[in-house]
Amino acid sequence: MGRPPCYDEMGVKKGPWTPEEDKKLVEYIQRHGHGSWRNLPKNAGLNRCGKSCRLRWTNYLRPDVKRGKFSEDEEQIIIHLHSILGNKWSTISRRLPGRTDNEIKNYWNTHLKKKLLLMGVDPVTHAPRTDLDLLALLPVLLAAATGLGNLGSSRNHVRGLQSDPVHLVRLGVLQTLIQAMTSSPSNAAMNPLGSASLGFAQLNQQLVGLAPDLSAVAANPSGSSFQTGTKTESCSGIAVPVAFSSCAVPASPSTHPPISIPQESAPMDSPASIPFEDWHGLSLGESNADDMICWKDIIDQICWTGQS
DNA sequence: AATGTAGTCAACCGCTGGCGG
DNA sequence: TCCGCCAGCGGTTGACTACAT
Repeated sequence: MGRPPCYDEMGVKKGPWTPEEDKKLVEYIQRHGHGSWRNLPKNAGLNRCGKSCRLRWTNYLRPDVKRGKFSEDEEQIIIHLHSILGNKWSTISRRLPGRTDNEIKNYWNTHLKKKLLLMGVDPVTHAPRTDLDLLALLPVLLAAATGLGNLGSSRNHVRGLQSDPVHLVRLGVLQTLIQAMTSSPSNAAMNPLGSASLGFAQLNQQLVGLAPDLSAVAANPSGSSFQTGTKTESCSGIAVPVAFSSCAVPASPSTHPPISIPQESAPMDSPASIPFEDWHGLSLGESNADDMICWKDIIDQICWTGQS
């Protein structure tokens, strides 16, 4: 079964663990504790290096390791903590009992990263994406919206969206994107839409009309009313996910705010924490029909009013 | 049914920082 | 202060699996 065991130059076994090896390791640790990992393999009769034993125990054999799918709550905690801590997987894992740093790291790389990308959030900076990847996402969004056919948009419906924080945030993202496309010379140069950016400038104007609160932010990205570093933003009294409210100036990967790590002891509902219920509604990838209708309505509305 | 491709995740590798001599 | 040892951490790899063609 499976691949054959491989050995390093010292004759120490590498690769997947067998049930026999697992049994030896578990029995030894239950009886003696792990003590020095370096000496453990010899004492336990394992032909492995101590590092490998430690990894196997902490990531797989430890009795308190919780296995199986991550819950919504866990996802939200991971996203939130990652927005504060960056790739400090072990620190994040301490806030999630039963989850290992390795498991969280894998889950982030395989699931959550993509999820955030689809939400228009840079998974590194947790800021709205204004790069070309996001530009590539726009046609997907538009296509998804148009794919639903004519659903009879109404101005009232669109106006109603203005009172919905989730949609306001979405408008903000779209607006930020469009501003990036129309205002930045470098982006304009790279803009695959070419002269269409003129039309996007108009689109932006329409968005300003649809989401006046956000337009104020967009006009002042460095944001006196939006404290970009402190994550205590609100949008007309509405709690806004920090990634969006920090508007338009994504930090570089190395610019995660320096964390004084007693953050660990910071309560989850501290000012830095985000009401993550709001995030669910932001996912473009999992949008339900209603979401699509709203977006189509918005886009229809923009197109119609833009033409008139 | 066979093959190709993408996704998942256990395990490894190399680096870093803490600690003791 | 320097040096070596060690545990822990984060990035990466690659075997395995599921799904698509």
